Amino acid sequence: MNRRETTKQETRQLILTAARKLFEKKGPEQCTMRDIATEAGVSPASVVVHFSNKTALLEVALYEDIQRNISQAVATIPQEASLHNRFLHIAQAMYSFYDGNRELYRVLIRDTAFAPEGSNPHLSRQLEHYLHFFSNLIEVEKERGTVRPDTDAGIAASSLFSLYFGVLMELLRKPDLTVKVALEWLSTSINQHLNGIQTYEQGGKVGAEENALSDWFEEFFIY
Amino acid sequence: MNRRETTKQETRQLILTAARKLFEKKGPEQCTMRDIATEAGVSPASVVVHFSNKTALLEVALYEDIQRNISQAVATIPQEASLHNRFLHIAQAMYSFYDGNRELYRVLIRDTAFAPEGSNPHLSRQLEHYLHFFSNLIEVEKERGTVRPDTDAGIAASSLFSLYFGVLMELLRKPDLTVKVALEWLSTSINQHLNGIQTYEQGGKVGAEENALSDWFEEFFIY
DNA sequence: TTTTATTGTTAAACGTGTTTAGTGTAAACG
DNA sequence: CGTTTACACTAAACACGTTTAACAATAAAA
Repeated sequence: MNRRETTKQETRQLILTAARKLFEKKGPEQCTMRDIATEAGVSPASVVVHFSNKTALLEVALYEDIQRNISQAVATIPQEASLHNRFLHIAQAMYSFYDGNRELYRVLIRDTAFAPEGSNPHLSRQLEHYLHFFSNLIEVEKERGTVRPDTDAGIAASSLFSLYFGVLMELLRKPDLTVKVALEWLSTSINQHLNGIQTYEQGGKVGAEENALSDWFEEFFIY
Repeated sequence: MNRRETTKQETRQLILTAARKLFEKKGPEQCTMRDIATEAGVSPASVVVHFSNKTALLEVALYEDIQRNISQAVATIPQEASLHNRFLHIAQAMYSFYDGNRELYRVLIRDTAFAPEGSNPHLSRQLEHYLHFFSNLIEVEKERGTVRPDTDAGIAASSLFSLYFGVLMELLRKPDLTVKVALEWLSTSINQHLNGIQTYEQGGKVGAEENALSDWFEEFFIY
């Protein structure tokens, strides 16, 4: 590596270290780019050269910690547990993690989850990776016979994530909501998705509607 | 009403009209407070006096249109249709509505959905109202016997909303995703939630786990 | 009517994310 | 080794949301 390249990576690290410190200490909205630049001993413009904007800096500064947390949670999944408990194991780890600095992760997720496709390469890749992972979990259960074979595992994984994400939003928005209450909420929600809420009386109807919009509904798209 | 009060309401309307026009035309991020102030014929400071910040202005400028759209969708729910199709009817109306200006509503929902509790009074109230409405729909189905009596209708309504919201996020983030594909996705997702994805072999197990974290899981909270 | 208080409005300024137009130095080249 | 090129870095400026301090006009009080 060049001398130029090495010093470049050094200042990059200086900025990242300063950013992590100040983001966590003062919160991402209270801490300015100038603060970070000063703490890192570089010019504000330099921060923008290395990380194209504040949100990108926030993402890069935090995604490794998040990654580490998910990995550890996945590594400690109780293998013999039910699908429900395995999902909740991950959720518990993540909610507790975010609970350590709700304001920080509220801003990160806000600026990240609604950014147009293509920004947030790091977090997007993580999400995609773990959706795959959950999808595989479900596929395995299909083979084991505990999940119905006609289930679209990809959509099931996305759905479970949506339920997780919905409760996470509440957690990050409402200071009074505890992690425990959030998890109880999510637990019920996941159980509903795994077992359904409708009665089985209709018999064959279950699964018939799945994967196809009703005729009545198709009308909307014929124009 | 005072003369002071009337002129105040007049300028408020001037600002709102200007804001609606420019937000829709140039997009909420491209159009500046100064633009809106100029269009309305007032000073930028005046805009902030009437609407405490840009996001609040965006919310007030748009919530009535949204409200109108939901109301109309709810009013045209096919009464005899299944729970699934009734939900999808609403979703279809809302997705199509947002599809008319994705950028606009992407920014609105981003700045609104993740704001701390208390901001966004208008949209929060709407959401709460319709969650109640859906909750009631489910309660009625419980009485009819198509939904299991042990179902927590409030959580079911929230869950269905989370599924709706998850797909909406994708729609607003990804320009290439069509409303039709989004609705097909949501349709499958909702079907999963209504009917479950697990097999029924476990029999009594269904519902046993519901509303209670497993013993294994309780351990986390004993410290 | 005169005086005082209230308040809708604003010009000017501020804070902060980002851009621009260099500047100097390390690498590449002859 | 001297010259040219590439580029990491920066000072200064810009853009825009928001705040401040003051003004002018109306309402309330005397």
